[in-house]
Amino acid sequence: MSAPEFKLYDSLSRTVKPIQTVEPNQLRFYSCGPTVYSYAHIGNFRTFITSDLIVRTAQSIGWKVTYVSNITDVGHLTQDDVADASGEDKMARALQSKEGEEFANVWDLARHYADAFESDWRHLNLLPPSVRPRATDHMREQIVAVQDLIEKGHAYETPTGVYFNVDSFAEYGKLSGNRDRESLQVAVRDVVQDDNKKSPADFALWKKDDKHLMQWFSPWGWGFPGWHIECSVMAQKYLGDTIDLHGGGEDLKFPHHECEIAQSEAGNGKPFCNHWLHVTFLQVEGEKMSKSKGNFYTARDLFDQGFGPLALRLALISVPYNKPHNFTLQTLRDSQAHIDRFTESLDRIGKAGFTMDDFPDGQLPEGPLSKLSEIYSEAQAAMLNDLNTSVAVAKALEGNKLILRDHLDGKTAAQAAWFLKKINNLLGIVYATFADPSEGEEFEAEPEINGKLITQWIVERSEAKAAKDFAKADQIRNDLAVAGYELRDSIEGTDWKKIR
RNA sequence: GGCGACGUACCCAAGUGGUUAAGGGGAGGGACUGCAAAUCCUUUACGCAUCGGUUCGAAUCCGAUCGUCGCCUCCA
Repeated sequence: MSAPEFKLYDSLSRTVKPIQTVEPNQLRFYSCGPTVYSYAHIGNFRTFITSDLIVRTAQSIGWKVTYVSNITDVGHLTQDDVADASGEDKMARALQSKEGEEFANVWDLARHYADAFESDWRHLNLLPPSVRPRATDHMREQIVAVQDLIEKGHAYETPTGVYFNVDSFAEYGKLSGNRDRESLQVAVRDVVQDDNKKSPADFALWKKDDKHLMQWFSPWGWGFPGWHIECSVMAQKYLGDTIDLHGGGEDLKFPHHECEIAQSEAGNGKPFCNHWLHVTFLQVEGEKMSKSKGNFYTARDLFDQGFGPLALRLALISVPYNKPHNFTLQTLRDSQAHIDRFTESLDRIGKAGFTMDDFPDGQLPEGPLSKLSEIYSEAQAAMLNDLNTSVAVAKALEGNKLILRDHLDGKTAAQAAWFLKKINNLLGIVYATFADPSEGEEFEAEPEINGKLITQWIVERSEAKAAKDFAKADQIRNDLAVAGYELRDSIEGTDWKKIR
């Protein structure tokens, strides 16, 4: 039996091809993280969940994964045509905004949003990265890398900073297709207009600015690093000169990743990365989501509306990462219903007295649930084929349907648990693994409606039913529904559930 | 201007040359229920934007046309 292939679209070669790791069964993966100047929105998480699914899929075929996902906590320019680097940067702007007033300085602001980000990350069942480096913790390495590029003739100093000489790297533009140097000057982020630059397309490696809110001392005086150098440096530090896979949002393809390639390959003469992944931007309710329009949801916005993190996660992966995805609240409601059905299965397994570990991996289910093994394999195969999450999710639901159909006696309950655990390891949509219950979602106290606890109402309704007073029983049920709680009758009694 | 994606049922969506076009939502019918809800069973595309072409055979390949959208600027 040949080793399974993990096929993924590669933005550089523009083909779907198997990931070829430098070391067999060992994936070195760098995924660009957020700049922490605000709460992360659901579009950010489409990208991070995609990275998470890559790690899970690779692990499912036995690969070891070194997964680096950084946090950018240095502000970078918002207006790249500002001649001097004293123009606003993202984090400084955030500090001056209404939300920013509560922070003493940019460092506090960065810490707050980074903590919030990591909390959202756990709630969304995202695997912890092997390393989560921060740009500010790697200032020395960045400065050394810039010096190195100067020594090798790929960078030069001007009165405003240090720039990468694009003409010294013939391959510049190979990822994005932006080969035309002249047209770059109008459309390039992080390009500073400076008459001393050798080419308008040259981008900043270091910006001189002794007024900047975050500044460090360098051989070129006080200032701060260019945006792209941090990723080149941290990728090399934690993953080596040549990495197997590098990913991020589609906006990062150019200039960010293009510049990373130039810096890294010019610096050490080795291929920087063998496989590039870019996640297509999310649409919301049929429209482009953007911060400037203000029509975006943060993850916590939706949690506050009562949607579970797993429902959000499922909604975000219901369409493959490289296809346009119009996120709607309807999709989110559908997803919540699916999650609730997984929860239903877990409850039944629990009631049958089983845990997730009662069926030894390595054995295959038999009897009424014997198809679960095949269904899992199909889900895994879909993921190995360029992360076809639509099919993988369909398989997960198909398996869950079989489970809900079964009476779950001892043997099948254990098999059902096996399937749900395998699916959760692959897709992370069945149950929460990382969220600390004490954090965020507080345990809900039993609700009180019209002065009585809900269980008291349930008892009263049962008594009314026993006395054939159905008008009263229905009245109670209606009142609770208006208050937002749904009743579920079963042989064991009546349960209640919050309506979303 | 450069690069790219998509057009499949009421809605989301799979499908990458070959049996009856996955799956989900919604809607209809049924079981259960005092009636509901939840759950289960069941029905729901003779057709895949349009027009040509290649082929024994195409939603799937090629060409043209129409339409929608994204990135390149803040943003993953």
